Amino acid sequence: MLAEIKAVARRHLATDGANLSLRAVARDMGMVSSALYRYYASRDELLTALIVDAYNALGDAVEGADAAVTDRGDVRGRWLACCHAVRDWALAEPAEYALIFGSPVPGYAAPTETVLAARRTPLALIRVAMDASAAGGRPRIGDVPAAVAPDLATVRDALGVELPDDVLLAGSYAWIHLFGAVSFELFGQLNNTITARREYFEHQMTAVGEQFLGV
Amino acid sequence: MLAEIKAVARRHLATDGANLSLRAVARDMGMVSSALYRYYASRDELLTALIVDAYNALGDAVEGADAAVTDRGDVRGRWLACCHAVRDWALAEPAEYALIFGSPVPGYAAPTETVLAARRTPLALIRVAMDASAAGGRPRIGDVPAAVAPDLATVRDALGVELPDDVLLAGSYAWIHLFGAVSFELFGQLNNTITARREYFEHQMTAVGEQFLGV
DNA sequence: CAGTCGTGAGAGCAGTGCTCTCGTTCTGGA
DNA sequence: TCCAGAACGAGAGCACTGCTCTCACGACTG
Repeated sequence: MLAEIKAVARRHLATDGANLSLRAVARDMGMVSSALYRYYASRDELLTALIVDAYNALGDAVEGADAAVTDRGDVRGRWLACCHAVRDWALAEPAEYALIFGSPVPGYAAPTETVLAARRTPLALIRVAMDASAAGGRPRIGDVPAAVAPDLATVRDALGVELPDDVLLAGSYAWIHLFGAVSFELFGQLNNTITARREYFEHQMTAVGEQFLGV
Repeated sequence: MLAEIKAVARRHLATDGANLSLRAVARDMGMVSSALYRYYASRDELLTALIVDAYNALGDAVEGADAAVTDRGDVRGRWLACCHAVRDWALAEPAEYALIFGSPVPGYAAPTETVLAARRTPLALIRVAMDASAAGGRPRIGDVPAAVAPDLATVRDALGVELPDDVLLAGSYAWIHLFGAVSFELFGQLNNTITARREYFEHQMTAVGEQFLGV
């Protein structure tokens, strides 16, 4: 039942965007809106469930794309595969992408249950960065600022990974650029300018991989 | 009158986020909601006015920050000044930033009147990239993909600037990374990880400037 | 057979964007 | 000075929203 509600809600999300209407979902299920409150205490709770699902779907896509690269030593290929996985998923499910990476809904605070799912994608990228580093690739960033070093230690602990400061820092930069590139395209900032979007994206992420991952 | 409505709307935007209520704005002005329709035909029209203002405010901030650098040959300093101008403005007016760079409102198509104002900030950055290129800085990106070259020609014509393909392309990458970094921070993706945000941002944009602008 | 529990329907509240009508007020020209 | 027309704001109303509350129905259990 929970799954059916989510499925219908996802369909509405895809067509109507972020302003999801509980009543419309209920109508589609041949029910009355109040009946939905048996299953989700509020609209926010439904949105949270959709957000967790979205994070996991993206995580699945990225992890799967990375794992599908048979030559594990081809770090550049793995990085690009992850990038395309993010972009392809975002293009396929733009509303769900906007839900997790778009402007936050005012008054909505992400519950802690989302953070675990949210970490999967950056974690997958960090693993690629680690392998790149282990293979001798060095990120081309300057010295790690002293003020940032403690933050990096916190992140390293939270992620439970073991890697140098500069690799971690540069990996976060790569993740940010990837997120920026996909958002830029998806949110319409590329309209009327770039048409060869896949080539544009791939070339861009290649350059990013070279600098921030050293691949 | 139009200005007063916008001012009140901006105040509401800052507190309540993107879901701007015409009725609340009217209430604040001691009027009834229908009276607002004398001045703006719809909520979307008001939002469009706010969006244009936001683009121009950001453009003012960035152009001003660039112009404030007295040593015009200090291209790296100008680049960082522009970056900080974008971030500072975004942190000061998060709702307006989200309005123009966040997930697009479903069913809202940006009118053509917005594109002119929207171009000011990337144009200011491109000017910095041009000066960097003229001073001998070369972006570290690979060969420009053939499929993207025609798009770059279009952009060059639209912007009315004269600069090599790789400089223009790398400049767009720098702009995207800047947008991504600011959005990432503003949309809460940095929460519970990075606390030294200004240092993190400056180091990051320094690395981006080195690679994509050659400064 | 009685009682409990899950389920859905319905009414209702406060809020939204938007349209329409109606009375008032201000202003420009004869 | 007068008056038509424009500008303006109020109010009612429509269809919609999230959410709460009460009530009735059916199934399962002791």
